[in-house]
Amino acid sequence: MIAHMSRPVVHRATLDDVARAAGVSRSTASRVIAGYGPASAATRDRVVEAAGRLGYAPNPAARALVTGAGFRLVVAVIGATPDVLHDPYVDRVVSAAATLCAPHDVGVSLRWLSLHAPGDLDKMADDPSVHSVLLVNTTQSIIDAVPTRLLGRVVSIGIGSPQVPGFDVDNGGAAAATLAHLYASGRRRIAMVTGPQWMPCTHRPVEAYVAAMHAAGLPVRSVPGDFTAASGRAGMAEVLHRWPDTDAVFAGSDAMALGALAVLRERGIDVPSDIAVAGFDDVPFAALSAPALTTATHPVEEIAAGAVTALLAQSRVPPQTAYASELVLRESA
Amino acid sequence: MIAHMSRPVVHRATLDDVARAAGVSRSTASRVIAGYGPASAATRDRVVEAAGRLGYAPNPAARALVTGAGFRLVVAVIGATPDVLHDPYVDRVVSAAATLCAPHDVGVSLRWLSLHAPGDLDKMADDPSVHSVLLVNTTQSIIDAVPTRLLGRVVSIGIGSPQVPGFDVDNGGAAAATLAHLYASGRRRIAMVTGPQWMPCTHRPVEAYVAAMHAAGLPVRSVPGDFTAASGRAGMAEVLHRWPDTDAVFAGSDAMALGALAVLRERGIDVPSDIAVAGFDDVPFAALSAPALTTATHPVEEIAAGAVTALLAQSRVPPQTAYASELVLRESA
DNA sequence: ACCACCCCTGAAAGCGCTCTCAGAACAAGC
DNA sequence: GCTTGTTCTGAGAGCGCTTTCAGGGGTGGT
Repeated sequence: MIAHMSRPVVHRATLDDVARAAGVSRSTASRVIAGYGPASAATRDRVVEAAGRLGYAPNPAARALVTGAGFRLVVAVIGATPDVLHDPYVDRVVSAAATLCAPHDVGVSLRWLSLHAPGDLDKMADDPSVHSVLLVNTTQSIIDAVPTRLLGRVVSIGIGSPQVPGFDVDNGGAAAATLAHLYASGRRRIAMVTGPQWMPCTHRPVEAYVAAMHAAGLPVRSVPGDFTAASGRAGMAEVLHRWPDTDAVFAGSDAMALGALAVLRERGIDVPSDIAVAGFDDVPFAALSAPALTTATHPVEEIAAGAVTALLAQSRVPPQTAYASELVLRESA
Repeated sequence: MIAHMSRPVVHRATLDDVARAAGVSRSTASRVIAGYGPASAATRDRVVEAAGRLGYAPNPAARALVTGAGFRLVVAVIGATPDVLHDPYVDRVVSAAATLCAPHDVGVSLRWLSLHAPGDLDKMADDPSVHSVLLVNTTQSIIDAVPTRLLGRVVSIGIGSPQVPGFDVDNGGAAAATLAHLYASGRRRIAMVTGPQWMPCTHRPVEAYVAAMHAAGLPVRSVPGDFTAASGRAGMAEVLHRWPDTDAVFAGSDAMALGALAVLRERGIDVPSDIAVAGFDDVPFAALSAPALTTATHPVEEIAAGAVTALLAQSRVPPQTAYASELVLRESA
């Protein structure tokens, strides 16, 4: 409960104080501070000077009340269960958003959005405290169900649409580069442990993989995972079982790659001489595994910054922005 | 800029609507909704019913404006440089806070607090948009410099004080348990790679280490680190150089332990037969390293939940709350 | 000198809510 | 019946800001 919170009274300069100090009316002061209507240069200067001298800062609550604008950016993470909120990837997005929003007096909220509850988006759209919404891991059907009154203040980290701009790493390019490296280093029986089907970010890498295999006349050996280390273990085991002669594995995430590495280690299969392993994300620990993981970077903070900036500025941006990924060559491939 | 944001007009039930529907005055409606003054049972029921029927929810901006309460919880991370904000640990705290605050219409902001700029705390104290402050990694001098008008709405993750409640993992206990395990498994030349001196959370584990060594009549072999993997590598190298006969290393963080593991691997020193390694935090990848890391858990989300709950409820809590850590035995020790 | 016109400015009306204060309604006591 | 006391309720005054609207004071044209 926010209300009934005692707070010591420190007199904070109000717009009236500024107006009085500058010898103008409140309306005029407001006009120059918020910068909309006309004002003569002299008046403007006087007001700005007075505001500076008094250390004036607008009261966000009052402003929000009258403009009807909100003061919270909600990060809505789509997933099957609320567990998605514990993902380190989500943590990074939230932290980046919270850092960028702070100077604007905008706070960040984190919410889980069920795949089957698009009504939650309506609630957010109607909530006067919500400034804008940042969709994470959204699907096509959810993006299509975004209420009209939310358009213009919602973006997506992942896929986008003409209405809802998307910001994402160049998934396809990263996968292609990784695969090219694997091929160039002589691998010819390359398997892939993919992300979950329902996640759109899984599609591009898989397409890139299939395309690369077809182009080189190699067989497709694909096994589904869910980005977790456990699924990486399971995926690796399945690959080994179905195609024992595999000589390289491309995992859709570093966590899965690390899980694969563990299985390989347990079975005494040498990496990279027997099987090469490549991941995706370049998490901090990728450099510390044994052997150190070859992987493509995922500039999460940059992507989040792009998305948040678009939201804060309410600027028009292209339907999809791709951020370059860089292949980091280490020992595993 | 929050202002000037066009927003489609959807009529949202206001307190006046509820009052009218219930056939009472706005004051009465407010009284029962916010739950302060007296009200007859019948009136109360009518208002509650009307509010429910109309789907009424108070406008946080209006409420904040009149009560003077803020709607942002700011997570202030203390550190030498703004880089501390990129720490995965901080990410987890922020995410947990953002999740817990969301239902209360409170947003989270993340800010860096320089060790030498206590004035920033004054700014927060005077900012009408800040509801409360969550200090992370704070030092004694900063905690002592917290402005009086902020007391009651500031807590710390880490050390606390009678005025500023602290929430932290039982650092000392975790260290003692780890050391006891090392000793019980026959290790007698145990070194420690500590956290940075200026961070209070470094003290307890070091004290526990020194105490354990003294109690067992063993020599103290301590080397400073800064919680990063790089410092773990450097620390391990130094330990090996100064005390070649070391048979166990206790690192103040998993990242450092993983760095140590890498050095040991490079030098062909077997873990755990030659040297045992134990970490602290139980990060996700601790289970995936080779060998899998023995480490003590650090319930960050729980701790953050305790701190945020105290802040949101404005409740009186003990000066210091310790959260139990559990030793997870894996292969490295 | 007069009018039209434009640029600036200030008065005032709220935004939705909380909370004080005075009055209404009723019960009890004499 | 009248006073005293006790609940409960409603009128109203803002919180600090934006924004409409009407008017004031110049300038230029005739």
